[in-house]
Amino acid sequence: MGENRERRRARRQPRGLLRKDEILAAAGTLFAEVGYDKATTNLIAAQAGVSPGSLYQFFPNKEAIAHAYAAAATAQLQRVYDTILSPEVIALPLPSFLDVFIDALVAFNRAFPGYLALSVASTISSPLGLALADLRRGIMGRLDALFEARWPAMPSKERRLRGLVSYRLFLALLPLALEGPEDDREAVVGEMKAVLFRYWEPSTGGEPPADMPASGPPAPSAPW
Amino acid sequence: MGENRERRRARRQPRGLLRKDEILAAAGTLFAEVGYDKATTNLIAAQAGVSPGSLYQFFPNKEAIAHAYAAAATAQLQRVYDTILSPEVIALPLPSFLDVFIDALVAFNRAFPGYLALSVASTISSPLGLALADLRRGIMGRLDALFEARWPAMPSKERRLRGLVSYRLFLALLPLALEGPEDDREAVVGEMKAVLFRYWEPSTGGEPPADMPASGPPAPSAPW
Amino acid sequence: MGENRERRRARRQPRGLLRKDEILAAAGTLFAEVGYDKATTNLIAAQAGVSPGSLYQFFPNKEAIAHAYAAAATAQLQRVYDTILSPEVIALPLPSFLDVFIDALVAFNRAFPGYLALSVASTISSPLGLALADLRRGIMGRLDALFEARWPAMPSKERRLRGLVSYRLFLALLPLALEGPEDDREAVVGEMKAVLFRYWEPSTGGEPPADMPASGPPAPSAPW
Amino acid sequence: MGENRERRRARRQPRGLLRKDEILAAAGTLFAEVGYDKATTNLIAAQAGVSPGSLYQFFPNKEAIAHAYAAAATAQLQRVYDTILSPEVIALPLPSFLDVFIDALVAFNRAFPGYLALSVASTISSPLGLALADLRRGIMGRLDALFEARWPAMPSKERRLRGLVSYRLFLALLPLALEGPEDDREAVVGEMKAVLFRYWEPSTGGEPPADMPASGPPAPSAPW
DNA sequence: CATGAATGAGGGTTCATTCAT
DNA sequence: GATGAATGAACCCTCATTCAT
Repeated sequence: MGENRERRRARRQPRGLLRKDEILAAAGTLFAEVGYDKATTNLIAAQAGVSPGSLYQFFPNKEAIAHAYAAAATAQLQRVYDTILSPEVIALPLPSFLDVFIDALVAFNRAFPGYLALSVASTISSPLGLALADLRRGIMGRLDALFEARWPAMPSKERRLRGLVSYRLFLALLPLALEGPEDDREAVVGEMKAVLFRYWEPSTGGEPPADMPASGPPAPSAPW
Repeated sequence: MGENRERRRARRQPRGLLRKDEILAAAGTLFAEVGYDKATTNLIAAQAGVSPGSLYQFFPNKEAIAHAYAAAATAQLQRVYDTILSPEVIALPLPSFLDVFIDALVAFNRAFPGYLALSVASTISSPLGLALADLRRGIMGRLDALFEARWPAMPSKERRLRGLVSYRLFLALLPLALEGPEDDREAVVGEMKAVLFRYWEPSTGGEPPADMPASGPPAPSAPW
Repeated sequence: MGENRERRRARRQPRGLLRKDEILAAAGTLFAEVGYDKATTNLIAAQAGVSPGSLYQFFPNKEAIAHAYAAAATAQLQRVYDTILSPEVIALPLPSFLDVFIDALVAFNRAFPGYLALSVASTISSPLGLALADLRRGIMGRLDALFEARWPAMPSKERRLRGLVSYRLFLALLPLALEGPEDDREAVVGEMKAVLFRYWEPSTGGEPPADMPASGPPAPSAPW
Repeated sequence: MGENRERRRARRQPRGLLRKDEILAAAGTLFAEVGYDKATTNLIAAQAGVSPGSLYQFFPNKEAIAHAYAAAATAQLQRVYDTILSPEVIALPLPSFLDVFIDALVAFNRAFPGYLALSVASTISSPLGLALADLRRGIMGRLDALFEARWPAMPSKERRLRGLVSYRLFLALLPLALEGPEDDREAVVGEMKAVLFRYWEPSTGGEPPADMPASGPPAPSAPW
């Protein structure tokens, strides 16, 4: 029987995802399109091409779907971070680092479209209970580690605040970076990098990331 | 008798308006705490200390409550902008301007805690949805005018992008500035100012707003 | 106090009806216009120019209003019957009798517009409980007496059936006789008389009531 | 497996349709018993032996239930008319024709007990309301055609009036023909035929329909 | 395991009725 | 008595969840 399952998995993998993953993919798409609350279980089941009842063979309830989706996203994010936060990347100049960092995160969010919806849902209220708190905690920890690696002298309290703020800033611009015409999306990604670069490195007037738009106007003649 | 009725009405009218305001306040609190959708009319009524049916003596339906709340908020916001965007304030150095600007907007959002939730709520049906879109457009227009006054040389397209991005950044940090311990909230307000200051004036190393925390760590020895 | 009430009644009567009667009149109008169910107590109160609470000073509940209205109508109907069913009228030839009878009943229904609505409401279901059964019973008794006077040889069972059927026929055409252009209404009243005349006097080919239209076409050449 | 699904669907489809019919039957019964407005969805569901939510698997809302019921009734009525109004039946002597006509319509209304309630219901909102108006118009058209076939010399205006009046008369007696002890119902059906026969053929003293009771009393000695 | 009809608690809303003023 | 804001049960409908097949 175990062998049977193995074989089935082996056969299924090529022509698609496993049932569970199909459901999660459907859920992610719907979370992104209509939000967590409006993504009814029937809608998710239909999108996944299964019956409503089948959902509950894999997940005990709707929140568990979100939880599993968040977990899958977190796992993937883990892999992204493993790449991004390698010593070599961390050692890059900040503009280059941001290029890599932001591009990777935007790409990740394109692959997990529901991640943003869940994050924002939990921003407003707490429909998913602790599931998303976990998710956020994981991300915050990563950012914290990143900051520690980059700015070892920074006090931990401040580091945490900056991490939280940075996370929010990123989320704030992410929707603009995922929808709309390609040109606009690229411009927004540039602004994301600019915002974070300037937020992280306030005292330098140095080069922004390569594809960062020259967003600063000539400084007005403010005397300060 | 006519006089009697007059007096009674005089005493009643305020009571009716008071109730209306109580309901709106309750709604605002709940919008902020659980979001528009989860703020059930029964919940709002309970929070306002009235029965479910009483709501409908003042508002024809749930959406109308949100609408009235948004309208009251918008009216107040208008007044805030009238103060903030006076020629004298606009002429202030950017740090001082941001002090006034952000403090006023944060205070406004503290007074109208549900305003943010409504601004973000995507699941509101068309009539109110459109009203909120208008409202957003109004804010964007204000920001655009502000930028134009401050940086007349900036191309309008860029100005609009920056306005949109700034609006999003502000919204993203706002929840952090409204909840949690007082110390943390203040710290976040400082970060808000820092983020916008640096985003708006990237090429100056000048003084950040007065109460802005020294959020920049000593620049790491990045060569750029 | 009793004297006081007397005086008030005396003073009020000239410029309108008593409060109770005003409410009943309002109820009757609304019963006719929107039906018993849709005539909300608030609507009745508003139409009567009193507050919702005042209604309940005169009537214990909505059904009691209908009951009282029906009672008032019945009392008036009683008076109508007292006139109609006088020996002289009963002795009239049937066409003349029907002229008097139908015209009086149509006039009565014009004065008590809600009577029909209540009668029909109770035709469909029994929202008013026994109130309207009483009303119907009273009418049926009258019709029965009428038939007995006119056709003393008719068995009582048949008499009752004919009374019931006649009552229904009358009600069926009444709405048409009360609304629409004057010409149409008159035509309908004519048809009412024709229907009843022919139903009551099947074996005579004699004169229909004076204003009865010549509704019968030349008999087709049916051989029977 | 495909075969399996085929078979299962084959078994299921009827079940779904069965449920739909059960719900419609329950609705029809309740429409007849308490009227459209008082026939709550919970009541209909209970009568059909299902849960409130189940109704909505088959019908989008309460009005749709009435609509479907009316549609089913109309379809059946159409078939009834196709039979009744065949040239052979129309050519029958009036008493025989009325036998067929009334018996068929009464049988139809026994099979669709809610049809009458819907026809009379004035409180139904527009979409269904209009559908029912159409339906009434259809019936009136049928009656008009019937009269034209039978009495070609009759002016069209009078024909329409007689159609309308006849329709009302029929509806007025129908409840009596559907409820109560069997004997009474039969007697009422007899009266229906008598009423219409005499209304339609006033100048003939010929035979009434076969089972028509000898409802006319010996003519009183009225000289006209 | 899959199915999808069935469930029923809960949401927004109405309205007959009550009660503090 | 009069007022009208307040009440809350009940309506129509949705949707997360269950279960017979």
